[in-house]
Amino acid sequence: MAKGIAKRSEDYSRWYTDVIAAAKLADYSPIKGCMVIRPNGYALWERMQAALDKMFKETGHVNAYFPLFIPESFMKKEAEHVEGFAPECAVVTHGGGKKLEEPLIIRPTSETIIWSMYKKWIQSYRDLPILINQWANVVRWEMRTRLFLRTTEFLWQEGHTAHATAEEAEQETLKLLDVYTRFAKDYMAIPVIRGVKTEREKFAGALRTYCIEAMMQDKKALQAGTSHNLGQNFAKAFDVTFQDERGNLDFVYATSWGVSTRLIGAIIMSHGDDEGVIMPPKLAPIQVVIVPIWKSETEKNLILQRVEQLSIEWNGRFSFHVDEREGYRPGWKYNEWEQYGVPIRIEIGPKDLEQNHVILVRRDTQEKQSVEIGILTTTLEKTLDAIQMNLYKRSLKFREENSFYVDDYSEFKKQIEDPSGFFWLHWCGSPECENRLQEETKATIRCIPIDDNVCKEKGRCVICGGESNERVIVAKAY
RNA sequence: CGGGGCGUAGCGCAGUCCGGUUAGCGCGCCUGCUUUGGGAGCAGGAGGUCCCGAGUUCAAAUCUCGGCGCCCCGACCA
Repeated sequence: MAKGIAKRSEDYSRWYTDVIAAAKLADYSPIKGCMVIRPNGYALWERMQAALDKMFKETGHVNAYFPLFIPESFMKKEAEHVEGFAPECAVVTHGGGKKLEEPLIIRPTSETIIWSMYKKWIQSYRDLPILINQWANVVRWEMRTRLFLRTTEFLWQEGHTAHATAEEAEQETLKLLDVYTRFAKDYMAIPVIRGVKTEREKFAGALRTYCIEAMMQDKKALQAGTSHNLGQNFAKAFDVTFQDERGNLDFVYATSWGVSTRLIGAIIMSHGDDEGVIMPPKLAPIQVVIVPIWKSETEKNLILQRVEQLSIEWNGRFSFHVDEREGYRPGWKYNEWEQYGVPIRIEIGPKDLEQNHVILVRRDTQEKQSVEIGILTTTLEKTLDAIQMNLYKRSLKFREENSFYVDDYSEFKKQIEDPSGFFWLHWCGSPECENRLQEETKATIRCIPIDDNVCKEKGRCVICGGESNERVIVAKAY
């Protein structure tokens, strides 16, 4: 049925790129490693931005914009930070036809330029907290790229906050992790596991990195968002101090947090099927598409008129599109909208008008049902909710079916290859064991789960047999 | 950066080994007619620096040399 889309079971990565092409979400650009986000993809991103932006504002944040260019010397001020990012930085050496005195780095992230400004803005505890977010593009020179998941340039939001106390910074870090968790669940319909990154996997320059991890349909893990407690690292690097109520001078505490267009990849790989992408209703640019069916001009007018009447009460309740195009047959349209992932399709033709009903087709289950026109609007609303819920439940079930507790290393080595999935393992906490794990299995410790996901219990490190107090999640990752 | 594959119409490809008509096919596109409830049919038509450069030759998409680009798989990463 789906022309030009590889089957997930046969070639998952091919399926992924096929689906993006079929849905017209993105295209390869003439620049290596960079993609063009096409209108269908950008419309989705705009919906995501709108929802996230609202959540940021509700938690007290404001938007601002900082420059694309960062003086090279700024990047070098925080030791771990520069080490982490240097290999993937793009550097501008010339401008205005002349060699620059100091090379400019195209931001891979904005901590340094922002903290250079915070230094100017912060003197007293009265200036704190600063809760700024920015929507921007960043560049990280990647060796291997994949549409949405890893491209040289990508779009994201990065929050950068400044606080008077360590506790407040930690609270902020967790608060945003919570925002991301809710966004993943309520909007993207993706269940995530919340956790802390290991020393090795944390953000370069952070004290501690929290993350949300999601399982894709190929059972690999995708980091879907990160929130960093930066402690006083950047304040020290940029000498940002403030006076507290008692006149004592201290360095400012910082956080940063971000999600990117990578989340579009997460949506594709969490919900898509062999026919194409499936947009979660809460984020779908078009939630309902109407395909009118006619044979004659008279019929066409009649049907479109009826659709017009029906849709009056839809305005403001959900987004819809009437596909009136001539020259395409209904079947062709069905397929196109399926590939675009529109959650609900309504078919309405002469037979339906006679019987005063329409055909409603769910994208997630492919289920067809006949709906009386009198209850159509409420049915549509209910069905959109049901699809949103079903996508989430389906993903959660999939993750649970592919998560395993394993206590034997050789058993793990076997199972990570087949069936693969998320493995809850005991780990002693040593970097040596962590490195060995990756070298020998290509899998990594995705996170040490926290709160509702936590699994505190005594055990023995699967690698060295050392003591362990909790299980960590190990998986192959994107 | 290592391994593999590829570059010919908008897309996907054949032709290249073994040089030789006007470079072809499928999809898409344009026009017209018939169609329209799961990717329509017929007829006509438009569209090419055969990745670039140099060389060999009477003659190069095809052979030789050099370059460039892209995709896939690994090491690094949101």
